[in-house]
Amino acid sequence: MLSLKDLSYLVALDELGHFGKAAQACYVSQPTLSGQLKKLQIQLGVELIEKGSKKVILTHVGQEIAQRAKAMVLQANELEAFARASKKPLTGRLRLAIIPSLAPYLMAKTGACVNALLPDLTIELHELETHELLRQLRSGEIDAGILVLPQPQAGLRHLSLWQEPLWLGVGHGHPWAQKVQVTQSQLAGAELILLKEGHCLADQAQQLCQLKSQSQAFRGASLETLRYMVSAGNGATIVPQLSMDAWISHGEQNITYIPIVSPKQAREIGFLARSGSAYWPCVEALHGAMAKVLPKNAVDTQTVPLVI
Amino acid sequence: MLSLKDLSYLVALDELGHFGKAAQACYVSQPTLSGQLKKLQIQLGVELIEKGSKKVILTHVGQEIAQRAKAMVLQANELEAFARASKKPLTGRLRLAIIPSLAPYLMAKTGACVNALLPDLTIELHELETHELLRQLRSGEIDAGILVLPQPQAGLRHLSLWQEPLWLGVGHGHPWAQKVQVTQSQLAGAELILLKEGHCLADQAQQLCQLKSQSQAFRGASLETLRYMVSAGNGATIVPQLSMDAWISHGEQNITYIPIVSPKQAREIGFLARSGSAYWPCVEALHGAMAKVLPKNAVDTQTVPLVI
DNA sequence: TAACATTATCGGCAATGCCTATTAAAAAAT
DNA sequence: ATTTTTTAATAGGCATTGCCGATAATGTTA
Repeated sequence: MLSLKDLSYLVALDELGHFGKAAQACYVSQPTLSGQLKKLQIQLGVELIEKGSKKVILTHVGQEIAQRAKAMVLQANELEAFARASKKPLTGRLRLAIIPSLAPYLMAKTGACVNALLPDLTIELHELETHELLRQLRSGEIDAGILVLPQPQAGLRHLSLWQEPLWLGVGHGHPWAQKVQVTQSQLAGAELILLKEGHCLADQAQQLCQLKSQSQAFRGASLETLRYMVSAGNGATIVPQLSMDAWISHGEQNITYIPIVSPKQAREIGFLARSGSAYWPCVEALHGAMAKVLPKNAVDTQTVPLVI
Repeated sequence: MLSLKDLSYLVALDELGHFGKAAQACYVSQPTLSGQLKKLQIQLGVELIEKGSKKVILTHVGQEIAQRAKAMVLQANELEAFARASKKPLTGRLRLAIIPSLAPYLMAKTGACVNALLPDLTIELHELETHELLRQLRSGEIDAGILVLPQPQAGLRHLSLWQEPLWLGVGHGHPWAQKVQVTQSQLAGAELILLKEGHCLADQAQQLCQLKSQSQAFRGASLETLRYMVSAGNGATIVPQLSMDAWISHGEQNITYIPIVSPKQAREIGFLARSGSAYWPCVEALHGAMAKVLPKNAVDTQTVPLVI
């Protein structure tokens, strides 16, 4: 019968492309790894490693098998994690990623409550943009993510947390500074300072204003950058509510926040984890803890469908 | 690291509920199985087997783990099958299930062609109703199925084969025996002889005629039964085209076939297999071979959406 | 309690996985 | 072209593991 260990050797070799390094990554000697892979090839009756070529490359079949093997190794790890977790629920180390436009503000707001309710859960926090977050989630590098929920996808499970309203933040010198509200149609073509491409908030804002990416001259690396730019002059940007709250409570005086109406704008924040993740109970507990602290806004908010 | 072998022991014990039988199924001695399971429990640090109870029952955690283990063992088998298949494509033993209202007629029509085009593929044919077919497909007892395609589902891959037209078959004594066509609205509430519940054709026919299951007095076990009942008197039933063709060419004289129009009625026949199945190339080849022989009917056929 | 069925334990054997040391081969550098 | 260096394959030996049969312990049933 196949051995998971051998399969993991193949996965390592596929990823590192080097017998020695693969062996090191698997904590075995190079001859061991070589030998076991040879055994695996005989078991399967197939050439897995391209021979004759200069570099270590898997054959076509080998790559397909490595891919399947990777999935199996991941499942094995999750099975072990599940067993561990079942001994002491809501403990352990949760590798959690949050998108940058949310991370600092969300943690500031909910961190204390989470720690109080889940004292035995260590959260290893990562800040990742949506695309990389999804990749790492699927490959098992992280256990869960908090992000603007994308379309449901096979193998991933989600849990909606909050419809976060979006505001228009303008500097005091901006022509709209006195406005009480703006409609979506008024926003069309407006000149906004946005985050760099890759941030889902930038995508959503662009979509909202029907802008092409080309038309944007200034791109901030973080919401805090946008804050300084808007605060300093006559710029405008789209601000999610949590960051707005944070700025206000930190004494930001130079930005006016204008509600966007017709329709109200919001983004759907939620959790995402692998379907089989052992940490799902933790995710649910986190969800409960965070929901306690987040404002419960009116339900009539309409989200702009966001395709990622 | 976990061993697939040990996991398979757990799966066997879960399914057979008996150490001796499980050991036998795994081709090892009972002490071996006992010992390895004990080792597994220590590895995972969890009680897997309910102790103190009379019967062998897995703990709650044990069942969850057995379920995950089963999925992994299945994947291991498919990985091996894939390796085997990659050596000699389009060979081996394909365990194929076909729904009863299709099986005999489809095989009669396409069997020869399939054997000619895929001489090295042994097809192990099963006749299963939709529900059981799906279960066996998911659990790995069969590799592929030909059926009326249900909604797409995670983990399964499909390949549409044919829109099979549905006809109304009536006995010569039936009031409609002289009709040239019937519309769907005329069928509403009509008294039909149908297959037993569980057959998807019966479901579709019921839906088509807006009947409740209660209202049906006679239920045939197979299409051939329906044939005799209709042929003998003044009954009527819904007949898929392939069986109609077969009956005609076998000299059935006492049934009139009336087209159903507004809209035309058909059912979507197709292949279904696990997403990761090593036999997918075989399925594609089968599809090609069968499509050659099946009539290419007009594309304007509208299928009745069928939820299973 | 006796008879039976089922699971756990023991001792020993064979196979496996692993290591270090070494050799062979391929790349890179001179 | 030759040497040096890097990298993979092979060889020999040790420790562990998985396996078996025999047997003991346990639980079930009559």
